[in-house]
Amino acid sequence: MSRPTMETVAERAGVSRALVSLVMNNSSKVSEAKRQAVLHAAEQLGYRPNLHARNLAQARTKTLGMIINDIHNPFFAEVVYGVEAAADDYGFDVLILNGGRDAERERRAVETHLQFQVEALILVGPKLDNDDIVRASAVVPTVVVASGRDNPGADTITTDDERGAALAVQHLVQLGHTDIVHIDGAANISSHARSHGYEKAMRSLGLEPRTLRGGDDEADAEAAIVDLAETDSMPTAIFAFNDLVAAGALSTLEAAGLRVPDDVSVVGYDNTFIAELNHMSLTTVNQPRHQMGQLAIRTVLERIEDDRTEPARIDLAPTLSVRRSTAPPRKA
Amino acid sequence: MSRPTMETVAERAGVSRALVSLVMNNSSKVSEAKRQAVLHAAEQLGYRPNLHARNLAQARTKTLGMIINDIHNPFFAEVVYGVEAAADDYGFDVLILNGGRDAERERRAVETHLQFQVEALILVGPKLDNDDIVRASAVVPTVVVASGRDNPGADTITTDDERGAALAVQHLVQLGHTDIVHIDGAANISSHARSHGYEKAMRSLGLEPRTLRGGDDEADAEAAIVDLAETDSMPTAIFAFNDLVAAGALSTLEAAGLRVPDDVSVVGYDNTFIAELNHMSLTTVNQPRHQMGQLAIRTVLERIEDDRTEPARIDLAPTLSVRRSTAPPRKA
DNA sequence: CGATTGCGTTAGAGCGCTCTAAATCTTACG
DNA sequence: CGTAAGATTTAGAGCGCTCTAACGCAATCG
Repeated sequence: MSRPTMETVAERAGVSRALVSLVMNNSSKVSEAKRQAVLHAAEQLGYRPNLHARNLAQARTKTLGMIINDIHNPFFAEVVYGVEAAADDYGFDVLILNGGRDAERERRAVETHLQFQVEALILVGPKLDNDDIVRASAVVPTVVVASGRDNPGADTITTDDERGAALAVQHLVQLGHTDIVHIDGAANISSHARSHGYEKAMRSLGLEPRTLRGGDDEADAEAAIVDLAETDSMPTAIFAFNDLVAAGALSTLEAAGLRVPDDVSVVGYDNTFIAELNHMSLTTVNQPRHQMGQLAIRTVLERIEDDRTEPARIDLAPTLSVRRSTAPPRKA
Repeated sequence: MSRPTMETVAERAGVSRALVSLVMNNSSKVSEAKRQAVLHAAEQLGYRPNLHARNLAQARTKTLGMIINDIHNPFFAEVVYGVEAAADDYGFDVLILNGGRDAERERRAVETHLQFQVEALILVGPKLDNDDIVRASAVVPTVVVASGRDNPGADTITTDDERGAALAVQHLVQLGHTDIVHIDGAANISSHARSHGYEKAMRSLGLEPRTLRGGDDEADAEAAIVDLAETDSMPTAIFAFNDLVAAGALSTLEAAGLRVPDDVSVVGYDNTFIAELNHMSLTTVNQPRHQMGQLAIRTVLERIEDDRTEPARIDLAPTLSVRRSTAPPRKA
């Protein structure tokens, strides 16, 4: 009852195993008659090549291993689509493993991928530390997507967080705001670059930056906003670390009786699907996620095919998606 | 420069290849001395077993193939976590392939998984048609999660959509509503069960159902709401096909100058992450997604280990998550 | 008409691992 | 001290496939 093998098909079609192999890899040097016979036999038997056997026999696997920080997070989904589209073009399969927001799980996922002999590793927003990444990239070409760190050995695809923050500030200033508070991402990986960008942009426009500690989700915004309300130092605009923090700001502001954008403007970051919701309609900084995914594949495959050795760094430009959560400040 | 093999390790440690194999599978009948020698050699060489070779040599792969309808959709993420948790318990690896909302891509994903000799297939909200599923389940044990259809041959894990709709209706009626409109899911797979449940529940409570054509995302709600507003037949409550449609309803209602829940109550379905956002705070029907994922694994592994042959159907009970989008109707 | 060419086909080794059966080494016991 | 029982270790076949080298055969050529 076990699955048919090439041998079975060969017998059935009255040819040799090698010939079946040629047909399966649609080689040009097979007579039409035999090709048909083989295909027919395979069809009848429900034959399906065994990838493990093939991968063992060949040097390569034509398989890429991708690890996603968190499959919950829709931010990464778009990157995945980009990766898949590009991998498809090159004829590679992409195996996805979920990191589950946990460095230890990611480490195991890397191990699994390596045991599967993937030809490259795509780490999307990894939690791994530098050592892990160095170790992985010593074994197989590795590309890190959307993670700001400096990863020696691995290729890196990022967007310029500093620039993104500057875009947000410039937009608000153009609207007429001068009192702009930033709620940061706390220990989050891109937090530093974004708050640095914010502060730099503010200063270069002659404004005084005010950064409050935030975090990476809705609840983290609350304390900051409540603090602003209680100390009677509510600004006219808030630039949040990401869309979730911005969403938290929205609710907390409304709970405090303030209207967005009439009383306070809010800008998010990431342009996730929630920013797009009509009900939220959040002005936010957008990262070209699809393109980042595509570039990740191109970059890493280039390494395989052209065996480049020095790591590539690609830093893309963010853009601003203006929606209804920002408006000129109320005239004082 | 190629990766070390068992042979390399054996030489280095001064033992046979078979002994290395025993150590790698931590067999108990290896002397401590040799075990250490082997582990040490493996460590030094950076040895990593080749899964393809192992899978070929063994009958089994201890690998499961999962295909997700759409990696964008956070609804499925929770199922994935359930699947992974359970698979972990049983010592199986789970390979994820993204269906990308496209039946053809899913079909190719099935093929890839089968070629990888996965021991079971977990289809989460598949777009595949019945024939595809029958064909797959003839080759390998298959379980379908969260898809209402009757899938001969495959195991099925669903929640009772009819019951879920009834929960929504009962909640609204208890609050005092009698004029409740349903915006359905159009051609969507679970649409029928939900609207049927809605209609049945309404009638059994002596109320007249009113179902409007909707769809599966935000934009689809708009036309329906606009229609209600224009014909001056706005109900006091709306039960939407899913959370996204509900979110669309929220925005359109507000745009029309109606307050939620003061003027109109809104109930969604799926309890996705957007329903939870403070700013939305959507009352919604919840499916035990994590549990569904776990059950999927248990069910399908049971089939492998105990070789059950008749397909299993598991239908779980939905629950209601009450938030702030529902309230008693305004006294007329 | 024998030798040459080239196409289509095949035998057989080998990919890295597991597993069975047999070999070897210890230890214990009469 | 010889030997059986146990504990370790190993040789070698085999998993399903690819790939190189060689083979058979018909067409081609001088």
